[in-house]
Amino acid sequence: MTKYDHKAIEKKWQDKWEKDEVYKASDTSKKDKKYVLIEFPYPSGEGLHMGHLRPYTAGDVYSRFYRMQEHEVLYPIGWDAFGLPAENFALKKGVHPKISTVKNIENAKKQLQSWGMSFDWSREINTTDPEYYKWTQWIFLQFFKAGLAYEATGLINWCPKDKTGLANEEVIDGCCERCGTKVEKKEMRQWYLKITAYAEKLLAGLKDLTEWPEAVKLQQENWIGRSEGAEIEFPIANPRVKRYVILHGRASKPKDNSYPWLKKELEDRGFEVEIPEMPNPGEPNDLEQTDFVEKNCKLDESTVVVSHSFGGIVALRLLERGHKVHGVVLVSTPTTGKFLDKKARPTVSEAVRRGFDYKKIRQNSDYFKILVDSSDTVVPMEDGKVLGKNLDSYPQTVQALKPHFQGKEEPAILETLLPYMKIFTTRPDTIFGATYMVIAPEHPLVQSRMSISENFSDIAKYLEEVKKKDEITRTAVNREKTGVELKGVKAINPATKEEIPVWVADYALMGYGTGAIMAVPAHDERDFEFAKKYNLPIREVVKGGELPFVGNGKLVDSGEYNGMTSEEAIPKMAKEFGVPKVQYKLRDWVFSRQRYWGEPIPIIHCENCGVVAVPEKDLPVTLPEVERYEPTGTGESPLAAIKEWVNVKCPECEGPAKRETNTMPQWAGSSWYWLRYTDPQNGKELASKKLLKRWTPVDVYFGGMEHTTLHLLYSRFWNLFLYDQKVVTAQEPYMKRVPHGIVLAADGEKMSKSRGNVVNPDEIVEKFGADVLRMYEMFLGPHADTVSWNDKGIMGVKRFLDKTWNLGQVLVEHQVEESSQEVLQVLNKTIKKVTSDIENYRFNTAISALMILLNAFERQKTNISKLSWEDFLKLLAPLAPHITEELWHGLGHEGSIHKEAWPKYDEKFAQDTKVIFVVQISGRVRATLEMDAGSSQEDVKQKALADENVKKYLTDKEIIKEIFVQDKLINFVVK
RNA sequence: GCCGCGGUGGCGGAACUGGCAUACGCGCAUGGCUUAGGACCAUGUUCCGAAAGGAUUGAGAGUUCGAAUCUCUCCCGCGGCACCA
Repeated sequence: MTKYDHKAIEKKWQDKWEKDEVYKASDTSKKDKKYVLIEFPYPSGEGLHMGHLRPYTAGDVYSRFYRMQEHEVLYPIGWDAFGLPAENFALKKGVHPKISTVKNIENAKKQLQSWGMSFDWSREINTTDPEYYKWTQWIFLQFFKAGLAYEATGLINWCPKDKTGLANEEVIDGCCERCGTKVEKKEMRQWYLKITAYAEKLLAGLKDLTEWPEAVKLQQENWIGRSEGAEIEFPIANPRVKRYVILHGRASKPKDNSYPWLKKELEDRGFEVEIPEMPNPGEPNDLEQTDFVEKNCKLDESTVVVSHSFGGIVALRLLERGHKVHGVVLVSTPTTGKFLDKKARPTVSEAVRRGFDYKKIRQNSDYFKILVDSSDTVVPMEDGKVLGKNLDSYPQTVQALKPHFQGKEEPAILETLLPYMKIFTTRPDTIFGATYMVIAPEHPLVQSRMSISENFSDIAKYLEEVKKKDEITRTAVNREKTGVELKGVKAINPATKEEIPVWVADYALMGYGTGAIMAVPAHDERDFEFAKKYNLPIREVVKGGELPFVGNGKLVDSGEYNGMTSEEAIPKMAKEFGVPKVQYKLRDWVFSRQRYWGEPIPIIHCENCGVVAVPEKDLPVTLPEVERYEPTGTGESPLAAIKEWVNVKCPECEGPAKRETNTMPQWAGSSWYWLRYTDPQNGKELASKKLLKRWTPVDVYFGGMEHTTLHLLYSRFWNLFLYDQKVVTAQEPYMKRVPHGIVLAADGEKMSKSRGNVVNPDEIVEKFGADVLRMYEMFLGPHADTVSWNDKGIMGVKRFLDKTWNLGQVLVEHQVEESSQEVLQVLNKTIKKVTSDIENYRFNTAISALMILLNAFERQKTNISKLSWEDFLKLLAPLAPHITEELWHGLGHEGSIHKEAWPKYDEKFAQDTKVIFVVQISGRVRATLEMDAGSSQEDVKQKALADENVKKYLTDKEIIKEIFVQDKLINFVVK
């Protein structure tokens, strides 16, 4: 008997399969399609490991099974090859990432083939191929055009080791997801993808994904973090202000623009309002108008002067002349005499030319507020900056409803005049219990209110302290809360009309909601803790339990709402005091990286035109060759150093411009790759509609839990967007998600080089062969469970395949025409079980069923027909493709076993003819009976009562009840 | 703290909608074959007990003729989120 030579046989068939293109997916066949996907690997220098093998084998078994079930199966593979390791390797060894990537891919491909994976290699893709990332960039441009890719400066997560910014999703426990380094906060200009615009769709889509595991859906749901509540404005009181004087601009009158609206809003709140009608508005003279205001208006320390455009010059002149006021609000004030519309306004320019005595002006008002419109068409933003510098104030940039603040209503102005804190709460029913306010240290209001608070230095000190803390210590749960009161600043509770104190405390987070909260210490644990520490009033407004009671109950001390339940009151009070609002925890996706080895972001910055998209015809923007890959660490990508690449002509005005030098994150290429597999060579579109329709959505996606709120969320986002853009045909990308457990080392620890417990799959293949490795990997435990590798355990599978081989040698020669009844019965049951097990990803039990079948075969060696043996080989083929192919050919077949039809079972044999009956007496097993299947209750009862042991237990007892389960059991309940 | 998943022999794990708990495999034991073997074959292997018999699915209660499976309370382990208002 020949021994099974796994090395020679496995190699032989791998070569043959490749040559014959056995696993190529046809775009045109009439069979039902099945798109099976695995997460394509990153080709690292270390090669592929056990973590890859598990899902890939599962996908492979599943694919092979469906090919035999008459499906056209697409099981593709590619390389997610951008990313830091290749770049870090380049840094260390000086090898260009392109070169090391090619080498690593070659090696990984060899590994995959040695594992007998049935991928369709003709569709192999590589995210670093310009023909591929051309489309990654193209998709980015679609986001940009839709306003969903934007640039902003903000505090982002920064990994000091990888020297790059990170997305929220890439920060695990305050550490970098890649390297584990503590993440810092850094203020940077970054590209963002507006994933928050899709929060609702991402959430709603989950409901349709009925074949996704609940755990995966829940995790995404929690990550998106939807909560319903209300946004409520708390006015900030300033008792020193009694009156407003509004100075209109050039070519304007008190009834123009938003003045009437403003006047009414202010008067409604009990303020005195004056809007003098200025002389000669068409050709305004600042000195003449200043004289006019001096004569006609009352200006004192309870007055706030509000000015629009030219009126600002008049306002400044008034202070220059020594008028003391409480505050000055300057809206779109011209200070340079230059205008965006290039029109000449000689009287304005002349007024500006006279200059201002800013020192004097500064002394005559407690504060200056400078409002700048980002969409202004007249006064350049530059003018606001000049003003800010001279008045020691930060210009506040907002977008006016109509350019140059010319709308009939301009809420931004009102907001400046009547500062208020906007808060978000899920419990508007507790508003009567809001006894103080908390704002985050980064809140803009802190900056603007600090100057008028009485304890400026305390606050400044606190802000310094907060700045020093890193994110982890700041958000640690059990940390004692700290804060400082903004003394002299009071908010007004819109429900009770009481003035309540305002605190700056870092338990309010700028990143969520509005960065400010109403604190209800009686009904919020955090507020309770804070109130206790700082002796703030605690007022119970919902009855229900011990304070802080946070649940639902009956309202008390809440005016007309007394007696209502929280549930009833929440929607009503949300509407009365604010507006209902939905909040998400999801943040926009920080999409730029300050590294070399990634897709260049296809954007050009022009001095005149601003941010301009690279025209689609110029794609791809290829990565240039560089000498040095070092990240600069300053927040600039290494690309910035390549002048010839960076400096370009603006595609719009042809003026001098610069390329965006940040690259895309690792997740970009994988956010759409499954689409490309359907049409990998297409040069005109990312994939044709026809082929997308043929193959997508993916039917089954095998992958890890660790990608749930990363790749899986990102790629759903991209797909939903591309669906809205009518680029793809399926709304959701993956119909079914099958997660797998981690493979731990024998010691129950994670496999790692430093622990020295790594099991290298290639060594196992060398020693036992791919079939043994694949089967053992599947046999370790349920596919979704974490399992531990066991060196000894693998021998069980090896013995099974050895026995299969040996029996195969015997069965080539002596066979019977018809298998015995026992063989047929076990075989048919096994077909049934293996079929449903593979359909349901229960590979471990499928294997044990095959073991049982083989054991039966060994007992019945001489009673096995050729057909029965062939059925066994077919059942085993998806799991052990090589040995079964060899045995199949040994039986004289020409074609591949993997193209054979899956065995069908005969229900007649799959069912037992004899069944074992359990005889219970009051629920305890007292005997077992062998009966014909389908025996009647009466027959079973007769036989049971005849049993000696049963008789023994029935003596002196009365049967009061009889329970009969067909083919299973009979139970006598006795007294 | 919140959310989710799980706890079955010495070990990995079976048990479909409540119906013989411990399939299959590892390990172990005994015997055989063998110069030898992480080889092969046979038998046994949840625990207590010589046996009859009894106990047993993290602990405790409940529903039921009958519970690993359903309900409640608690304990332990794993994963996710984490001052999210």
